[in-house]
Amino acid sequence: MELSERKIKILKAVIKNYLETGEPVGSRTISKYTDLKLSSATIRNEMADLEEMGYIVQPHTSAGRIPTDKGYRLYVDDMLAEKTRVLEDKETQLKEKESDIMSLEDELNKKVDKVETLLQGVAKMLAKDTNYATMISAPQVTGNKLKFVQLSALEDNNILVVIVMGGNLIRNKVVKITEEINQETILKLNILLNSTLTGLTLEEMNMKIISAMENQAGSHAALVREVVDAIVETINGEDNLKIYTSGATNIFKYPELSDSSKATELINALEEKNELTDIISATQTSDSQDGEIKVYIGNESPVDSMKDCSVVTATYELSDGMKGTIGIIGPKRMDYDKVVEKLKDIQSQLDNKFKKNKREES
Amino acid sequence: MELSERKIKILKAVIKNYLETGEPVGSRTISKYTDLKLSSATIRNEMADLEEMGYIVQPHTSAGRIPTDKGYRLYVDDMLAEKTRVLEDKETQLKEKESDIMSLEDELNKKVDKVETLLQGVAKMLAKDTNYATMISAPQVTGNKLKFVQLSALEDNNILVVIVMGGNLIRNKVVKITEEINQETILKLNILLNSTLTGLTLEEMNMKIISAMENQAGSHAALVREVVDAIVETINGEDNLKIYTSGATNIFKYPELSDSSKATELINALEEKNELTDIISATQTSDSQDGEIKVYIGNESPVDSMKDCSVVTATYELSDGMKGTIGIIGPKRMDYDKVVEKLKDIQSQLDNKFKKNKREES
DNA sequence: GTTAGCACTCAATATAACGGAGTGCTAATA
DNA sequence: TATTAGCACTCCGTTATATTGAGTGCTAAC
Repeated sequence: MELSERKIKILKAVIKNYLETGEPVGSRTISKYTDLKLSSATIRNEMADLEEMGYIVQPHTSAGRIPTDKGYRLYVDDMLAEKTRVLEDKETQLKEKESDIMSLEDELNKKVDKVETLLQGVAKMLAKDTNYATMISAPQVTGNKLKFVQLSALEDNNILVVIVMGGNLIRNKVVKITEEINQETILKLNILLNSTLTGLTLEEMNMKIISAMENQAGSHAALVREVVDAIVETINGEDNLKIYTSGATNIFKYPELSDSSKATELINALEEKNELTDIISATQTSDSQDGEIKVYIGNESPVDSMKDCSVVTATYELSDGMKGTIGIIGPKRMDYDKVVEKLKDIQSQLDNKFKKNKREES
Repeated sequence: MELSERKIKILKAVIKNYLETGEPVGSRTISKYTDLKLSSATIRNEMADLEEMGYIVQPHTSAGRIPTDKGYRLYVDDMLAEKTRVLEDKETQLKEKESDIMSLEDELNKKVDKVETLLQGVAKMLAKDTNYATMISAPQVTGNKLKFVQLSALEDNNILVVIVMGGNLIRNKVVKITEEINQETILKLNILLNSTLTGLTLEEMNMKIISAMENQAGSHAALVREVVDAIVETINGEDNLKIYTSGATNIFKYPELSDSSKATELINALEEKNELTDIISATQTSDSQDGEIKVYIGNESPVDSMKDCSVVTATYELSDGMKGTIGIIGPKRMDYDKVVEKLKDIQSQLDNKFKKNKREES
C-alpha cells in the first residue's frame, strides 16, 4: 500500500493532535480538525490503513490512535525538511529571533567569567523554557593547542603546574618532587617547556620532542615528564567531559514518564551523567553537517534508559574546533518544532558568545 | 500525665517497629514484640495515653499508630545519648570500624588527586550504602591564608592570575588589562603582591594594606585591585560552596515520598543545590561541638522542601579550620542508628584522609 | 492494675453496573 | 469507485455496593 498525500495529511493531523493533548485521537476529531472535508467514516478507513502500515496504533480496541516511533519519525523528518526549506528566506528567521529568546539573551549577557556557570545557566533556562530535561556538555578540546605552561615552587617540594590551553582553558596540578629545586632551575625549566611545547597540539607532542626535552632537563627529567603527563591529562582528561543538566523533574509533567520505575531510571541517568556521554558521542561522531540538529525517537536513543523518550541534540562549535553538545530529553510527544527552534537559537547565540570572547582575546 | 518508664518502652517499640515496616503498628504487635508481658488491651490503654501526649497518632480510626515528630525526636535524642554513653568503651567502636566500611576505605584509597572527584565518590557510595539521598559540601575556607599568588602575561593584554590558598586550594582568573605591560613589570608586581599578601587571611587584608600596595604599584594600581578582588572572590566566592549530591532517586524507595509532587520538590532541591546551603549553615553555625551529629526531623529541617523528610548532618573538619558538611536526606522513618554510624565513620575517615594529605605536604 | 470479650469503625479490596468514546462493518449514496 | 450514514460491538474508566480484616475503645470480670 502506498502512502497517499491524504494519508500523510491525516497522519500529521493525528500526531499534531496527540502532541497537544497526549490523548489517543479518534476519527471524529480528525474529521473536524483538518481542512480536508471528510467524514469520520472515511478517516476511519484511512486510519485503519495507516495502522496496517505501522504509523499509528490503538492502545486498545475502541480507543483512538497514537503514533508509533515510525510515525513520529516521518513527522519529524518532514518537519526538519520543511525547516531547511524555509531557511532560504531569512526574514522569518530573524523575526523569531527577536521575539522569542530574550531570556537567553539576558542569561548570556550576565557577567559570567566562568564557562561553567554560563553553561549551567543555559541548561537551566532551557529547561524552564521548554519544560523538558536538558543537558549541555562543556566544549571538548580536540586539536586544541597549548598556549602557556608555568611551574612555580610552593613550599615543601611541591611544584605548582599551571597549564593554559587555547580558549583560555586553564588547569592546575600540584606535583610533589623528591629532589630540592631552586628558583633558577625552575626558571630554566619554564623557558624550556614553553619554547618546546607552546603552540603544539597533543598529537604534535610526540616522543621525540619529549625525550629531547627530558635530555635537556637533565636531573629534572622526571619533573618534566610529570608536567607533560599533566598536559596530556588536561587535554584528554575526563574533566573536560563535564556535563551540566537541569530540569530533571520536568519529566513528572508527562504521565507516561512519571511512574516511579521509569522516573528513577531517567533521573538517575541525568544525575550520574556518565551515560550521557553516549548521547554526546553519537551526536558528534556521526556525519553531522555544520550545526545539524538530531532527533532520537524512542529506541533510536543512544542511551537505553531513554527508550521511552525522545532526545533532541545539537552541537555548538567554537572557532578553534572545540565542540560541545546540547541535548533536550522529553517524552516522545514533545513539541519537536519548538525544541528544534530553541536549539537553533541557542546554538547561534553560543556561537556568537564564544566567537565574541575569542575576538576580544585575539 | 507523666511519661512512665513503661510508656517509653512501648513508644520505642512502636517506633522501632514502624521504622522497619513502614506500616502503622497495632497493640497486638507490641504485645508480642516487647519483652514486657502485657496483653494487647493494656498496651491499647498506654497507647491511648501516648497519643494524648502527642507522641503517636492514628492515620485514621481503627488503624495502628505511627510516630509524630515529637515521638521521633524523643527516640532520636535517646539514641544519640545512648551512643555517647557507649562511646566510653572504645572496644565496640573499633569492632564496627573494621567490619563495616571497607567500601569507603576502598573509595578513599583510589588515586584521586581532585577533591571534587573524591567528594562525589563519597556521596555516591554513601547513597548506595544507605539507600537515602546524600549531599556533601566541599570544605569552606574561612580563615584560610593566602599561600602564593602569581601573575603571568598571556597574549593580547590578558593576565593570568593564579592564587594558591592553604590546603593547596588553587584558583585561576584571567584579567583583561588596557595598558601594555612588560615582563619586568609583572615580575615586580609578583614580588609586591607576594611580599604584601602572602600569609594573610581575608580579614587581615584591610584597606590600609591594599591601598599602600596600590600606591606602590603606580600605574598598575587597577590591575592590583583586580587581583585583590580575585583573591577575595576565591575565598568568599560561591565556587567554594560547591555541593555534591547523589542518590536522589532513592526517595522512590519510600512510598510516603514517592508521589510526584513531593518527589519533584525534593529532587529539585537536590538538583538546584542552592537550598542545600541552608542545611550547611544550620549545621555549622549552631553551637556544634566537635564533630557532633545533627538530626532534623520533619519541620525542624532548615529547608522547606524537606518537611516530610529527616535530615541527618555531620561536619568534617580539616586541620586548618576548613569545614565541610555531609548530609543524608531520607524519610522520617529512616534508620537513624545506621545513618549516624555511617556518618561517624565517614567523618573520621575524611578527617584522616585530609590530615594525611596535610602531613604529606608539610 | 490487668485482661478477656465484644461491638464498632474504616481503609482496602473485590464485584458489579453503567456510560461513553471510538471502532469496524455494512449498506446506501454520489 | 470513493464516500458516507448508521449500527452493533468493544472496552476503558467511573461509580456504586459488598466484603473483609486489622485495629480500636469500652465494659465487665479477674
